[in-house]
Amino acid sequence: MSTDPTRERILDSAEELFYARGIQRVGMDAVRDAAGVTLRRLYQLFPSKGDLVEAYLARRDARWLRGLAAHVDSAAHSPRAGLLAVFDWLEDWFARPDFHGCAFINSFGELGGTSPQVTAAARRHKDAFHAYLRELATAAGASADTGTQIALLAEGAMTTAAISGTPAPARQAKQAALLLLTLDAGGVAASA
Amino acid sequence: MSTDPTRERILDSAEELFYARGIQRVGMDAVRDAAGVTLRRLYQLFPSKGDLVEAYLARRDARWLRGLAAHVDSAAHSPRAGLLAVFDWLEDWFARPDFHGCAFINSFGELGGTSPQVTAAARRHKDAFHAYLRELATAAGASADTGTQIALLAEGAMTTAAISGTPAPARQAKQAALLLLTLDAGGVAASA
DNA sequence: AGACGGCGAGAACGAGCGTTCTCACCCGTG
DNA sequence: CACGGGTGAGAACGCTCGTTCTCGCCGTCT
Repeated sequence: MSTDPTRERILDSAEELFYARGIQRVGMDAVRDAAGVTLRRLYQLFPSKGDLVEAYLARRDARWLRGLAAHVDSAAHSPRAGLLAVFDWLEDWFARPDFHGCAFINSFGELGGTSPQVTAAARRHKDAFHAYLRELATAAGASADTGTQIALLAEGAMTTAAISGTPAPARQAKQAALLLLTLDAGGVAASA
Repeated sequence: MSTDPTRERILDSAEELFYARGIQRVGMDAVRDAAGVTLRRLYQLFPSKGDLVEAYLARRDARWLRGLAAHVDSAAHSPRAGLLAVFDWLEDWFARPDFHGCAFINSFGELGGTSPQVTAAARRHKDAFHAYLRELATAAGASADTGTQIALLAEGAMTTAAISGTPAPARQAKQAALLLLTLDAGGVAASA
């Protein structure tokens, strides 16, 4: 039921198009063509473009955070290493040829002024991301404030990487995060 | 000639509308109404909407950086204090009722995927901002890398303040910048 | 005075797009 | 076999919007 293949195919196409071109520059016709589905079926599953956008953002939110957490879990022997691994994951993302910035920052920039739904979706996504980094920070023996500051570095790296077109900001942000973490949580020692 | 009052009035209206609602959701008719000018005159001064958008971004870039530098110059007895004053200026900006994020990040999110002109304008603006922070950092006795990292904090604060709707990220970023600066440029020694 | 060039106001045009409708067709059921 | 409901393909509708055109008016130069 939650895995209706047609629905997923539509969302795959919508995600690719919305993310690459922006939401407003992608018509329902383009989604229909890309998904190889009829317009009637598209509107049966998503009664309006707003619904499709909401579903796109909801799925991307879940997928993005799941991917990040999976990388952190697999690459990290400690919360401290996990927090730093966030930036390696970001760097991989930034270096992908289809990388075009954070979909939520982009959507907010595009529709934040006129769509409360998009604003709310962006806020939820960023809240969850920042809360996750605060958790990692406190688990690593640092304060929640340090987690917030590291989140700001991650956000800045996303926008800077997108606009400049290089993945380098990930390493700069990681370096700064390492310093902040070391300053707050002490050396590599887990002794607190 | 660079201060044609009609041209300035049009740009004032365009800036207010583009910034508040997004570029694509503002028609030339809305600009005409807000500027109290005829459509013919509008097209005489800006032959296409793309030209108007470019002029909007160019003027905002200059004004924003000039405002920042003026605040830094007036509030700072030292380069170190100037670098930190950047975040006070950001906080004032974030707290303004019409604050809606960085116009360049928003424009990039809206049109970065389809408009090379907008992408280039955003890149120029961010390059200039980051270069300015690197200058301040090196003048304060820190490395250019520290300036870059502080720029990432500033960028992250902008997007987070915009999406969350609070000016608090400015203070968090300032706190982190202070730590990075102190770590790199030594203690309060420089600020005699 | 009379022709003329530029101007204001707004209509008009053409394209894009969100959404709905038409119509021919195929299906399982009585 | 007749039939009603759902489907695919695409046209159609109504709106927005970038851009241009029309028309009536006014100041100017000769």
